Amino acid sequence: MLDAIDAAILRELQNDARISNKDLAARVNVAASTCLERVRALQRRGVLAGFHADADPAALGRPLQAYIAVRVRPHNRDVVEPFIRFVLDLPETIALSHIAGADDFLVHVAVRDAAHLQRLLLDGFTSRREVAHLETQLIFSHIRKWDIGPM
Amino acid sequence: MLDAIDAAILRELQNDARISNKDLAARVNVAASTCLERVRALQRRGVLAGFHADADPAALGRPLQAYIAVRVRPHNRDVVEPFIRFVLDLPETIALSHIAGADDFLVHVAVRDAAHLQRLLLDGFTSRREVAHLETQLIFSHIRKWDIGPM
DNA sequence: ACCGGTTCCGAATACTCTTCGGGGTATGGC
DNA sequence: GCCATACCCCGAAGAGTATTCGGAACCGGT
Repeated sequence: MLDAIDAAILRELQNDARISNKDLAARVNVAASTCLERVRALQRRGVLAGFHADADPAALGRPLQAYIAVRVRPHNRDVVEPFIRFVLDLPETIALSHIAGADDFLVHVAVRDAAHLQRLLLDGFTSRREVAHLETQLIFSHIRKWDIGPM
Repeated sequence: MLDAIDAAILRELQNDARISNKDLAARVNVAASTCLERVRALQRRGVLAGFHADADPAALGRPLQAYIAVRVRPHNRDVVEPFIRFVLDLPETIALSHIAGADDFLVHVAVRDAAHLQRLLLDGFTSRREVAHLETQLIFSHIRKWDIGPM
């Protein structure tokens, strides 16, 4: 399903999405035209879902990150879907997970400082009727692995 | 610190890191040469930390994701640093957060299936002496916002 | 108005992307 | 063995893009 060349292409593009096709081809040892077609095939197949610049939240004035675990009651579609939309529309939100367990959602946010986080929690979350419980954990450091490979 | 053009460049590149410089320039209404220089300045300043292809874990045979909350005892440098290296070397790991609270780390993993997750937990984590407590939460869905802006 | 510093632009060259025809190579039928 | 099919790969070349650089425009201070 994914041969050695595809895996190498994936690795290189996860490492640097702006590498030129020519350089990419040289790195994985195929002709540029072949490489281009393989990249497009990976996109068509959905293996390559997109290419994104990685901006540093700290450099954008948001040096503090946190996870907010949220319990939403009642936990049904009519309540959950607007809540998801609300969270994704918050500029503070970086990522949102819908999870199984005591908590229902884990929201990853980046904020200016502790006061900003407090305002977000009080005005943004606890003021909503469906939010039954909140638990916030500060993030000291967050490391994302860019090169995830096939298993 | 970040004018409207920089913000627009950031937005476009977070949306599609492989856009050509010419198209990017057209979108943000500056000359191509200006645009190129601004992108490089953003990289120099560390605002643009990198460009990464986004691979779909499910398409790579890892449709199941989970958070693993870990308590590491004793929580000191000599124990924590090897643990971090261990987690980052796991092919299953997508991201690792060092957090404040009852738990010390939150590990985001993508695995093949429940059996794979179980093996990872038992053989990878609980077999390590410093791992004092584990709590695993399955992820139903994970949405990452690509366009984080300045505040 | 003048200066210094900065930012922006456009033209030109060097380089890259992309298409497409053609040629290998593996597979399976006979 | 021999052919047909399908697949993948390659190189050449025109179209398109990146990058550099000199000069123009702007801005704030005096």
